[in-house]
Amino acid sequence: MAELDSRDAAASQSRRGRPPSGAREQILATTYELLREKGIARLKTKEIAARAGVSEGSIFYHFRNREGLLSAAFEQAIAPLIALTGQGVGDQGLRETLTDFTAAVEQFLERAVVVMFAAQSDIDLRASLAQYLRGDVNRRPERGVRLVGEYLAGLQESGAIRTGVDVETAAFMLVSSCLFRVSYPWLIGEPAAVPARDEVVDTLIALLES
Amino acid sequence: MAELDSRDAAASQSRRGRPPSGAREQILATTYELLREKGIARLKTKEIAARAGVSEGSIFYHFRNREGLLSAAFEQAIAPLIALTGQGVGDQGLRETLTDFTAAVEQFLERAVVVMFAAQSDIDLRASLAQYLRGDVNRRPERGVRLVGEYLAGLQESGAIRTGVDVETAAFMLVSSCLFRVSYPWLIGEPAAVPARDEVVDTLIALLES
DNA sequence: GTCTATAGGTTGATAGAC
DNA sequence: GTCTATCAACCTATAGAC
Repeated sequence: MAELDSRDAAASQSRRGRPPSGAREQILATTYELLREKGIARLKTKEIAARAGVSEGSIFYHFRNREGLLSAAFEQAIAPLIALTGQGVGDQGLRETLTDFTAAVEQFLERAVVVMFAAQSDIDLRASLAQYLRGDVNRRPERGVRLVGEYLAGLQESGAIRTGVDVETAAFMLVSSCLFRVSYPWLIGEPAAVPARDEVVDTLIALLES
Repeated sequence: MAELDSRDAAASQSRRGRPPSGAREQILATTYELLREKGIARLKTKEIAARAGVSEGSIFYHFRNREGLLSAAFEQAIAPLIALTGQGVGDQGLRETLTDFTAAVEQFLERAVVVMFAAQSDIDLRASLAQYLRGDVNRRPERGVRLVGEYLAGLQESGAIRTGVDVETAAFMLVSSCLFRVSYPWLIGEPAAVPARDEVVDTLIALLES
């Protein structure tokens, strides 16, 4: 499980305010970890506290209640999305650009689907996550699609991609394939038996060029 | 909400065995309904009983426990998948065939994502659903992909589709787009702001023919 | 901020009559 | 098969000391 800790950085950055003891971060990291392992229905504050090495009361001190804890954990897992969509896609040639982008999308989804799925278990969490995602353009799912679509549109203008192809739709299929591939193991409990990233990129390039 | 009831049919088909009173079916239908509305975390046997118009004890008589009830409800929502994959895809011309197929996939997913998501809330339910899906080839997600892939491969052999295109991957992108489109409203709480089915089909055809 | 101890409120599940 | 009544377990959340 990747480390979420920004403790060290935060501690050296600012000397004002309470020095973080790390309990809050530890609780969040453990929450995500257990969420992934057992699912939200088995996520008990008691166990979070035990594994995080804090008291149960500490959880409620930091997050008020269970829902507050979950929302915080959700946000922390979704936040990296901004880094992906905030800046446009680079350009290192069509194939490498698409490959890198899809890899980044999948890396994000690898963490995100855990909370996306978990949020569906409760109408309030569902609404809460939905509102959070709607709140920033860079958090909307279509954002990534548009980014790639615009990149492709640029190539289309410059003649590198043939005209007449709906580049936005092509981008949509690309991102869609990432979601399918990442979701697959959660549903089936086995590695995804679907075409790899490269195959999708290659096939899409065959569509765009040719 | 679509009716799941097969009461009448079952009653007239067989005169042997206990005549179904409909309680079991009613409980299942209500379970799915509440699952969709409020999420699995808010799904209480008490409320199911109330809305289904039966006693709480009746639920445990029919399904042993909560998990049994959920598994049964899951299966009922996933079962229609067989109808989709059991028979191959027809052939009414490329465009119409793909359009019809994607429509059918989405119609299925419209119901299925509810239980697919819900199952992720608990490691046992997750494993249980995964096992169920793995149990029959026609329930595996790659099955639909293969079906379309084979259909396209046939057209490729007959020359209707240009060679050199990875038809399996094309099929994968098609199905992927359905998952994305259907999942979108659950995540964002708004209608999907992504390319429509027809646009995907058209774009894909541009790839395959040309 | 963090801990311990505890209470309050739910909820799944059972027993037994009909 | 269905109901009513009841329970035992569990889990979130709070109070108060340190």
